[in-house]
Amino acid sequence: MNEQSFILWCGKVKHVKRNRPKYKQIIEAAVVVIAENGYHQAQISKIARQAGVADGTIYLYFKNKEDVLISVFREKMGMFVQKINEVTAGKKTAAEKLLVMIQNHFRILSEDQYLAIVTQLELRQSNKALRFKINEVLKEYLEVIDHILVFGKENGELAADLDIRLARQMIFGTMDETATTWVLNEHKYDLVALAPKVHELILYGCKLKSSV
Amino acid sequence: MNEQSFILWCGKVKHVKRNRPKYKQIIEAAVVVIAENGYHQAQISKIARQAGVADGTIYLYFKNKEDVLISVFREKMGMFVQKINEVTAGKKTAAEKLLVMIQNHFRILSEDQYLAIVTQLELRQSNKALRFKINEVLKEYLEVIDHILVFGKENGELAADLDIRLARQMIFGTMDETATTWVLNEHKYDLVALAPKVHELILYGCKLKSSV
Amino acid sequence: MNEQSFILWCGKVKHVKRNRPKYKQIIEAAVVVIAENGYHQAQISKIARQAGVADGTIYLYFKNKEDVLISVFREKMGMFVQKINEVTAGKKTAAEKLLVMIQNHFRILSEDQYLAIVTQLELRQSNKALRFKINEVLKEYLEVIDHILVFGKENGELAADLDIRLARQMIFGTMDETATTWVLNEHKYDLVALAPKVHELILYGCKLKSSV
Amino acid sequence: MNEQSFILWCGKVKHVKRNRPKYKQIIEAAVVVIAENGYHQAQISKIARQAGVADGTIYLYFKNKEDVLISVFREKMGMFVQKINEVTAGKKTAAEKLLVMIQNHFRILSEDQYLAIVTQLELRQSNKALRFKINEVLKEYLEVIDHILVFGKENGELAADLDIRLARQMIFGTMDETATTWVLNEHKYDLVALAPKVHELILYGCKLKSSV
DNA sequence: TATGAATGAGTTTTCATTCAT
DNA sequence: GATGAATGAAAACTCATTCAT
Repeated sequence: MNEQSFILWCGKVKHVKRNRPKYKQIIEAAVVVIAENGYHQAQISKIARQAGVADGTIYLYFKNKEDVLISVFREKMGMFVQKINEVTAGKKTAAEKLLVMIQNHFRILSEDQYLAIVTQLELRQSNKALRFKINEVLKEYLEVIDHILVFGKENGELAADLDIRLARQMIFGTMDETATTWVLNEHKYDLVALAPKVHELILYGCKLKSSV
Repeated sequence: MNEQSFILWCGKVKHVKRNRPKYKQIIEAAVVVIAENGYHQAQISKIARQAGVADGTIYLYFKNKEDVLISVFREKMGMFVQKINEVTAGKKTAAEKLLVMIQNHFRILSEDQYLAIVTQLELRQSNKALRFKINEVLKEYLEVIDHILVFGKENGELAADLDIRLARQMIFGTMDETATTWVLNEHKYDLVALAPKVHELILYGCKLKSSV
Repeated sequence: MNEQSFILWCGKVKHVKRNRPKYKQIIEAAVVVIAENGYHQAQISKIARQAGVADGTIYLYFKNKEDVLISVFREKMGMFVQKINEVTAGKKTAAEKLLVMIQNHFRILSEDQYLAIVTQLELRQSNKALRFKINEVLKEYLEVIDHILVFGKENGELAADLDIRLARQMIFGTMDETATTWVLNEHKYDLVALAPKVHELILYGCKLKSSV
Repeated sequence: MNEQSFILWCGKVKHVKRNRPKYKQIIEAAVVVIAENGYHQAQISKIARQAGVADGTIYLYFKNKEDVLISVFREKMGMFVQKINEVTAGKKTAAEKLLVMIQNHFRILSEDQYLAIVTQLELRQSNKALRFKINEVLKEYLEVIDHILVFGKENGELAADLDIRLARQMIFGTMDETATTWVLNEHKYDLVALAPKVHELILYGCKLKSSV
């Protein structure tokens, strides 16, 4: 087997594995186990039992435990990015795009509270190496925000001197902190209902009156 | 000894350990070890060696390993809160208070890069129990922000309809995300220099032009 | 599967570990290690090495170290009770039953000197919790003695006013003290040969002459 | 200093130490701490605190922890032997001597329930080396029993063919087992009241009727 | 493919003892 | 004599991963 066909073969195998039923079965089991037991109590044996497979079977679909956890994040975050891309594409202004982004970000977490616990609390307990890989996945999301901001600047909607990176950090930081606080408060209030006010804060800040 | 002096005496005993030189020595050693090795590789034996004491000595000053880690956070965050309180007290407007808060938040992290790594990355890998305790310490800081926002609303500087909790989440989320990104970028740029722009973002948001 | 077969199946699962070869292998290794090194020097790693398995394997068969030690006692004492029940059943009088009981008690210890050291000396160094559980196992043995005494009283062989509990304490206390002294004397003499005299002491005491 | 005067000096020091108030203070503290916390939880620091001295002070009076524990046993058992010797000396027959011995053995334990717990349960958890030394102290007591039995044989009161060693094992084993059972039953009944029946069992055994 | 029994490395914490004051 | 702060050795248990079936 030459190098190229090896790569093709790997790619094929990888692709095939991700579409086989047990792959998704294990991913979903991992989300449940992590949400119910916490990151540090999510042993491979528990995930296997939840997925209804043997421990060893997990190693037919994933390289190791870290690979399972990254895959959980990749699959779920992929869904996030896809959804956000979809809903923002349908809007004409940056302001509208940002609003539906915030709304949908909050809605996805509200609708899958296991996912909310896993992304906002549990996966952050992972070690530096894992979190580095998680950050790479996150970049795709951050780029979606960047695109909206550039779009807003280009059409004159947003300030020409807006620092894209800092603005993106404010937007993501605010959404993330808001979501985390909501999870820590055990989902006691309606997260989606906060979207308009968060949107306003992002667009106008704390509205220093003298500046108007 | 009357009752009052007895209580005073007890209070003194309670705090005497925290004032003995080895207490601070161990705290500082823990910061270095965690920053250099990562949270999960910060064994008690490494901290003891770094502090120049025997393993057992740590247990004369701390109940257990978790107590060491919480104390690291409590001591350092206490310093944060004290410093921020000091510098904001000297300012007359909420806008000025927020600016010096952001500047000093960033400055403390810039001046102790070990501390920056520990608070922005490593301590977040702790388990739920430890993070719960860390959150309690964090509350003090969040209250400082709340006080500034209330002050700004009361003197008419900030919008009367400003949602304090959300605004605080935006402010803390933005500073935190900005600091974390800076640490992940290995301190490649000047964090303190970003303070004015972060301040502007917080006060005026992304400055949607149509709103002006 | 109906309810009954489910229960049978569960029962089987429950006991299946005890019947697998490694279970007995570990029990026997524990007896050897405790006898040769003493209770406090019987580390799990030594027992594993003696049994020819990995440390972790012990935890597939036993909940923890205490479980290993209790199981050693349960398995060995079970053998005791079964043997004593067997040999006493074949005898017609209480006197004969007591004699074969004493003989077999001493014989079992004589034939497995590791077991003798473990039961007479080492397991008594265990902590209160473990000794409480050991006592529960011991109760079965004490009940065998009680049955013989009741049998003897009912057929008129033994004094009608005999206090069963005290008599049982005398019998067990005497056998136990005799066996312990023999172990402390490093098995220098023939323990089984003492059985007739112990039997006589139990039946007639020190034979105060004036009482005849 | 020559060898002899060194020995004399040591002897003197030893003697002097045993009579100094802190020596007894530490012994009594050890009994309390062992009874209340159990053998394995009786740390030197707890004994020191109970005795009202510093940890280091214990090492001025005792060689090491084992020495403290042996001394506890020696002092208390010495009291036992002295008392038993006293009360048996006043009796004319072996039967009477045995009765008062049993009565006083049980009485001493009844009157100091801490001591009962320590001698019947806790000190038996000690390791082989310590128990070997405890056995040496015990020998004095066993010799008292032997003397009574020899006395009884010599004056024709007891059977001429009585095996002294076995009889002593029966007597001590019976008393010990009875006392231990009583402690395990949490002193629910009157131990001293059992003395006459224990005495009877020892003298006449289970009274096999056919033998009369 | 799938299984699951077996492996074995790695770390916190306790506490008897010492010794400078 | 008395103190008590400091020492440092020692062991149970977990769980990701493998591999014979």
